[in-house]
Amino acid sequence: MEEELKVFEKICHEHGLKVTPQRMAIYKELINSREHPSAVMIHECIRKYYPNISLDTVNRTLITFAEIGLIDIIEGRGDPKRFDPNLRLHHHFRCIRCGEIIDFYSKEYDSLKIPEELRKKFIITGKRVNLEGVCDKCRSNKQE
Amino acid sequence: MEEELKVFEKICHEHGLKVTPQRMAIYKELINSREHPSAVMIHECIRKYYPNISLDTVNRTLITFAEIGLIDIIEGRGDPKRFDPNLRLHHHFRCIRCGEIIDFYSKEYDSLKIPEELRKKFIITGKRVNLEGVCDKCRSNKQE
DNA sequence: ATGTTTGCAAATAGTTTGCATCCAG
DNA sequence: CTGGATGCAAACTATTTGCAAACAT
Repeated sequence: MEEELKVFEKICHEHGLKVTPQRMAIYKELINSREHPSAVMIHECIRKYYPNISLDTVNRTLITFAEIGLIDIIEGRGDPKRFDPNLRLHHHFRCIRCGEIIDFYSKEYDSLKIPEELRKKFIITGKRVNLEGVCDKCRSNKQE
Repeated sequence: MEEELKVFEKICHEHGLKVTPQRMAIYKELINSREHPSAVMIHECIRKYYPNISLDTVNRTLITFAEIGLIDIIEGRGDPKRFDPNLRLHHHFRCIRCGEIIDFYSKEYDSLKIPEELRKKFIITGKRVNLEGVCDKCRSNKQE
């Protein structure tokens, strides 16, 4: 924990970010939580001992952390729902620039086994490999 | 296309859903689009030839379709963003009932190769296997 | 000192809900 | 006919933005 906070400060400095109490609190909350919390969840926890912190700050800080690669944004990135009528087992590549989602098929991916510990504990109804990166279009008309 | 619409009508009947022009239009739009559209995108397309259709109907219809398994909801399911401070390569299981996301590790999954066609075309920066289903807690206190 | 960060308030976007009307079966 | 489906309006939730005040460096 002490260790992780040192690393945290170092990374902030490397990116020219000030180490504020709010940022510390948010980062601590994140690494102490096993729940992949949302901004609202984090805000509510921190509020208990730091009643003045605003939700905006939590939101902005999380985005900043994600931009410098300190954390990941996962699952339902706040974007609108998107729908897929293709019920065949398939996989997705998502472009982090333009948001396009491209289907692909792979026998190797399809045949992945569900790990024993999970199969015993959960009912598994879906399986998909998600790749992300930059698509060919965004790669050519790169802005900077 | 004709074929798919027959299947569509059949599935609607099986689930006691009426086959309305709106539902037909929405389903057609979905299967003709390669873009994994959002509700707003679908609404805007249909509007061009069916100006009276409301966005609510599109939203409700898509949810209904997903409930009967006719389509999938993917990527950013409209839920709030969630954050993950764990930067080690790992994978997720997500409970479709309670929304909990559980990390797991798997050497087999980690070592998946990126398919040749994708590697040549895109820059791949992330890879993750997403499983979904029902977690142990939700399995025991099942509501119905 | 000074430029970044914060908190507040207001704006925006996506989604959901209540209700009266409409229409597929 | 009749119950489910639709359209409208309003509510709600998540997120973003502008700006003045506060604070880390």
